[in-house]
Amino acid sequence: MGRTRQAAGEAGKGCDGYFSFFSFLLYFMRFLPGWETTFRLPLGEVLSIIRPFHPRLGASMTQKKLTGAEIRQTFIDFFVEQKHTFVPSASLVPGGDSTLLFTNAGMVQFKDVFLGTDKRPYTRAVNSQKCMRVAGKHNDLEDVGRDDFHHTFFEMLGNWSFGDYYKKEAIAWAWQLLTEVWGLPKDKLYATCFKDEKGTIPADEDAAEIWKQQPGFDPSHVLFFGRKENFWEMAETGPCGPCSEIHIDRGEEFDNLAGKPHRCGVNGECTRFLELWNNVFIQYNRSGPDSLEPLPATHVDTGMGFERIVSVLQGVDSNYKIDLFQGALEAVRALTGDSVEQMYANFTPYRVIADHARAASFLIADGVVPGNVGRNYVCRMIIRRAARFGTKLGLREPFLAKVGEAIIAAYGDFYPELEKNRQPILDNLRREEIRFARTVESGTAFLQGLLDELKKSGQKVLDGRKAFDLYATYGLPFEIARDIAREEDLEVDEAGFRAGMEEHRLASGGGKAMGKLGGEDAEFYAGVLKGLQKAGELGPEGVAHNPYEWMQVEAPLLALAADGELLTEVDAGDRVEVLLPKTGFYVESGGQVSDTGSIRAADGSWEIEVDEMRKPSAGVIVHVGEVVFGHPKAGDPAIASVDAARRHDIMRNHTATHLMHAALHQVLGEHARQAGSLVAPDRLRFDFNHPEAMTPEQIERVERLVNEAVAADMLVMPNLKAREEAIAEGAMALFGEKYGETVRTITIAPESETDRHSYELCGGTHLERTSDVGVFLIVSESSAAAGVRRIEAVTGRGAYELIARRFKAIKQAAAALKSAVDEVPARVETLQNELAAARKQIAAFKTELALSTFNVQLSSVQTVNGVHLLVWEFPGADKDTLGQLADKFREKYPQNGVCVIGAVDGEQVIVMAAVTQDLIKRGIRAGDLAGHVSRQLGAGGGGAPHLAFGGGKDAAKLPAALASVRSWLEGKIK
RNA sequence: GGGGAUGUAGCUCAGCGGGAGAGCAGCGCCUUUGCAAGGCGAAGGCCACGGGUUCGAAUCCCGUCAUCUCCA
Repeated sequence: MGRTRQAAGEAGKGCDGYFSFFSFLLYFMRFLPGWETTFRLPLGEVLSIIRPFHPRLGASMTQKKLTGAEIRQTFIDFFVEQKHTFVPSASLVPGGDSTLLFTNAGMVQFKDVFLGTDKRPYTRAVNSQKCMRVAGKHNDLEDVGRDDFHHTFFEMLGNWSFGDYYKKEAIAWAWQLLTEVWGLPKDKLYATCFKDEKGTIPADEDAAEIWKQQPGFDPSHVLFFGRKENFWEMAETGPCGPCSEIHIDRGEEFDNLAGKPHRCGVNGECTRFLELWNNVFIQYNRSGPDSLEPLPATHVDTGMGFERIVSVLQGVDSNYKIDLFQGALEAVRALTGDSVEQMYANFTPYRVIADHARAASFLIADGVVPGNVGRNYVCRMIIRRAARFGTKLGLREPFLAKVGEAIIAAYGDFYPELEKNRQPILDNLRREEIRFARTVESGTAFLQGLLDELKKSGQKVLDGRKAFDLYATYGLPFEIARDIAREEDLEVDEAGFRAGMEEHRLASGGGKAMGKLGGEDAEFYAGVLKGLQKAGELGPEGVAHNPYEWMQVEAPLLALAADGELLTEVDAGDRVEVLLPKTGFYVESGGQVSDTGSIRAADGSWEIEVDEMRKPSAGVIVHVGEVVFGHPKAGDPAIASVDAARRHDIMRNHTATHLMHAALHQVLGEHARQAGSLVAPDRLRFDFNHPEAMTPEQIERVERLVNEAVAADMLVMPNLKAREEAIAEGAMALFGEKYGETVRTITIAPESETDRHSYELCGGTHLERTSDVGVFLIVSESSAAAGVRRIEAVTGRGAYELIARRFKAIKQAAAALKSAVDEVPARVETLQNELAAARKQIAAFKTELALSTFNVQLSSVQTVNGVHLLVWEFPGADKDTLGQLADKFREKYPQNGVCVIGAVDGEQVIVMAAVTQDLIKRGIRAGDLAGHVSRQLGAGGGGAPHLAFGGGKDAAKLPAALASVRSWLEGKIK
């Protein structure tokens, strides 16, 4: 436990903490006999005693206290000493689990171990897991920061037993760590155990008994609770069991409901009693609502909220007052100029900002950048909410990057991904704040319009639905809308807003984005595997798999199955799942698609075409396909062959993907990390983080760099090594991927591994030399999500096809242009310019011609009751020309003029009517006139009073229609 | 995945069934000038793309794409 007892002389480093050893001492003194009567102080006074020793208030601090980092480390060290393997925190993005938005508990990365579909080289594990809880009944984003205990992001300390130790050890260690290592007072700790209120599941007397045996444990502190508190289930079915929680009584001064009637006790309502640690004992498998079966192997899964235990050990009344948050809070305080007292008096915005800046920093470090879908959207909302609370503190300029710096400083040592991604974190925070400011600005403009209308109508309350529309459409949050309204002495109807939100939620809920859950037949195949292992047909590792070397294997059909049933024989046309003792077929992983191929009888009597590969359970790989001919029977000797040409195309695309990843880093920077990948035979698709569209030059450079790497004929070398080692060497690991302890790395290098061109963790199949890629061509660069760009590219055969097709097109173009291929672009440009000029000229000529003809026509103007009337049919005139003629007419007859011109342009008949301003006042409108004429042509017409158009398809009726203008006018003038 | 909004001159936008506009920037000329500026003029547009409705679509309808935004 050397780390916990740091020498006084080293206290300088400890100064980033908030509370001194003195406060630590004070806290525990409270548990001493007689404390309550002799030295009882409310928290505020305790703080005032402590404050002189606060490092930032100037007092020298020479004494030692336990920092958050040290608490985390003592936990890990303690269990490592008990032969646990330290497993680093998994990414916040759960690998291979589409049902989960974020890793939300320590056991997420071990879920498959409990389910039996994954195996680990260790049976005891300890870690501190990064978790996010942003939605659900326990945590609504809007509530985080309003109290002292909720977080979006938090750490979960945990120790695990996979079929190894059980209750006895787990409880003893928990007790030892809490009381001996961390020194918590034994008489203040309580343990809860399970007792079924329905009486159908046996009570956990074992755990209760073990608790009573712990040294110094008060036997009366064992309490029993029912299913809600003390029975843990992963899902409707699957592993489950009773759990035992450890609670602490912090004393009356932590009772936030003191004086009010409430349930004050373990699992009560106030904050005096806190749950510290949950130990889950997995001993059953639930196969239905009423059926529990004992598991052959029992497991332990524990979880202790890190921030909470730190707050208890540091003796503070808020998770946000632990040392790890102080840097972030200070960063905000430096900007607002608040004193510590002022900050505590208005703590909510500070808490929100500290929490959200931390969550966003960790998210971005794990590749979740602000965006408008899925996880990225959550990241955006968190940043925007922090920014919103910043404005409550008067912070107008982007400020979160400063808080992010503090977070990186506090957590970077234990979570190196923060330090490694410093720049992307700070950039993304800042960029998102700016983006938010922009949407708020435009939303505010719309809101102002609504408020002005409201004031005009003399009302005081803005319709909540309108406010919601503003939110849904322009992203203007309710609170901001309300604040702005209040500045003008107006209100926003909140109930209406909520109603609008609810409607919107229902309207949007229709499209479920749930992937298929999978795992339905996990149990079936686990059973099949066990049977085959028992019969000696499969080894302990299950199906042997080597997609790197075995393009063709000879083996008997171990099992045939369909719809979760074993079959002995199948017929042509049947869809069937085939289990072989070994296979070289690649199973989709890391973006590379599964292999296809065939399984044939050794004697040629039947064949199955394989089009899908599955891994339903640990150690089981099945080929899925259709029987082409014959009657395959279980046990038949067979030959399984991967479609080699297709596989080769895939390998070209996979190696090219690595080369492109490296080229993107070179051209765009380190932030351009993989965010998704598809490696198919005909193309590759690669998503990566990048805030803006690539320029054509950048795309060209990437393409060129990849082709240069291809031409350099570099070696592609796979290697197996320990994950830690590979990562320490700088191998690129991907987020959302699950890696075992031993990983496969792919090095692309000219000669030796020391001069690497590319180095990634990758389980995919690759070429031996880069030159085998052939040609690499980028087909498109587009947006996949905000902040994520997508490149599609082709190689080898696909690239040849593309080149051939493009080349043919350009040759045809060159031939048509009667120019050399290289001169096509220049030639096209010249032609375009010439065409534009010619068009302009033609238009000018047409107008000129029309005007000169029209000039002649102007002499034939009739006079109807003193009004100048020109009715004319002008073949071939278009609309533009007619408009100009109208101008010409009004130039000549600025008053008392009516002009109607009909034109036949192809099949189209156009009628234009123009009237001078003075006649409009007398009720003669061009629109009416155009309508009158057009109706006779079987169509409508209309327009402005001074100029209108109409038309029709029947040219033969035009003369008669035009002739009717005179009488129409006579009727109007009277 | 679903709902809403927006794509018009280099930029910011107006127009929202009848002849494509404004401000700013850029260009030319003029005036003025310590700096700033002012005046005049010309240029600049497949009104995102593809269908449809209509005599007529930037404008209405449908689809596609892109951007913004909300809900999952």
